[in-house]
Amino acid sequence: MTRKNQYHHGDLKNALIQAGIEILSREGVNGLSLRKVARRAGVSHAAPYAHFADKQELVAAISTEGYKEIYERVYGAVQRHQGEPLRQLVEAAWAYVEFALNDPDHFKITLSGAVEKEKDYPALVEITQKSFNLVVELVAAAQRAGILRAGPPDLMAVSVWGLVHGFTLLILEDQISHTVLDRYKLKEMLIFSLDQITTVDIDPQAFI
Amino acid sequence: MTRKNQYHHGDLKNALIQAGIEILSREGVNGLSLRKVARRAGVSHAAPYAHFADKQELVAAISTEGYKEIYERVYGAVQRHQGEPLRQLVEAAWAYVEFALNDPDHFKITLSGAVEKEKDYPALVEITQKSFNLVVELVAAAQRAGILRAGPPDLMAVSVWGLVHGFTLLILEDQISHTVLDRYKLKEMLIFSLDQITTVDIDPQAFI
DNA sequence: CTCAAAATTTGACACTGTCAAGATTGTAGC
DNA sequence: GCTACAATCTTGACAGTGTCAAATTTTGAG
Repeated sequence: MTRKNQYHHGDLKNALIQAGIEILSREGVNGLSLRKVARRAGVSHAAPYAHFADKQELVAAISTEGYKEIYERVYGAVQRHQGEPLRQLVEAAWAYVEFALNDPDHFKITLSGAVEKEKDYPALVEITQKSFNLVVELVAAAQRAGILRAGPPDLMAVSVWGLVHGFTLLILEDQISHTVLDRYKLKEMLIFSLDQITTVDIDPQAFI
Repeated sequence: MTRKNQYHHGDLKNALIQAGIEILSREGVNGLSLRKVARRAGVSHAAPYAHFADKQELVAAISTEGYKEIYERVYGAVQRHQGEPLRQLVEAAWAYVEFALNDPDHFKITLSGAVEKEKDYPALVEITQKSFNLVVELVAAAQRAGILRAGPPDLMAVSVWGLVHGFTLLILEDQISHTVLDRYKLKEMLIFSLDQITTVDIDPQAFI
């Protein structure tokens, strides 16, 4: 049986990642410590060092997991609305925002580059590029449909992703004046933002 | 003489904030510790507690300082191009990006909501709102000039700020594929993004 | 000059990331 | 089966951290 490593714990590496994600959503970024992760996984405080060189590497793994979930959510939205480029754009963006709202600290640690640039974590780099390519495809389809203006799709992808990412962060970090927030629903606001960048007028009612 | 507090150190509170900002740009977010800040200011490890209730409060003060500098840079750009709404928009956005590039970790700690939402820090809240209002004015002026579409200026401000903020973070966090980065200058890319949201076509050459 | 308040130091505590040394376990080769 | 070896995990230690209580020093008001 070529099962996964079944030494003492079974599959400690993933258990640690999972424990980290749980602590993250329960206690926030400041509550995340290697020792607490180990405790929650039921191993001694130095056990993680058999699987991660240091804390950064655990964080990188947690980030990778976060990226994967974002990718799946966004990809799901794209698949669900095949042939409707506008709807694809709106729902993909909304999926992104929804993940951030569901698990703010996991989202933050994933996208806020807590990972040092010096070392590179191959799995993280891979899913990062895969995600960017997804956006590029999404954007290219929208361009073909005349919903976004012409231009280099990768540059356009930066614009669209930037818009959505910035919107998400401003909401998450409570940077938006509450007099604004009280008057609009989040998805309405997101659509309003997307509306600025598209060539067609979006009817918010069609998406809420 | 109603000079500032001239007890032992003189003006320790600001010295600590300054020391924190320096450590931040030298050693990054992970290198920032209360004790190191105290050491750099030449006081004992618990001295900061006379001026800050806890580390969060120091971070909040550093964030406030960061926000002030961003405000001044952006406000300066707005003043420098009075009567040229498009130029105002572009240069204000570029000022934002430039601060982030100059002092990435100060920018991150300022905008990445390291501050807990529970407690509120009045000075931070004030400069946050002041900054948002500046964007609203900037956007309203652009709308009057027909450069941005009509619509609630505060909503439009969220869109514009979101676009610029997202762009900045994606650059900062190295989230943009390098094959894209190599082909374009940053200001070019920023203008391309802004171009998507404006009603008029922007000539990048006019700004570089 | 006195004295209380403000500012700072000293010492302690629990917690953290990390490493070295040892103990335990599974696996491969015989 | 046995033996070696590598992977996995524990134990113990170290310096550094945030925070607090107590003692100390300094300041300015009366």
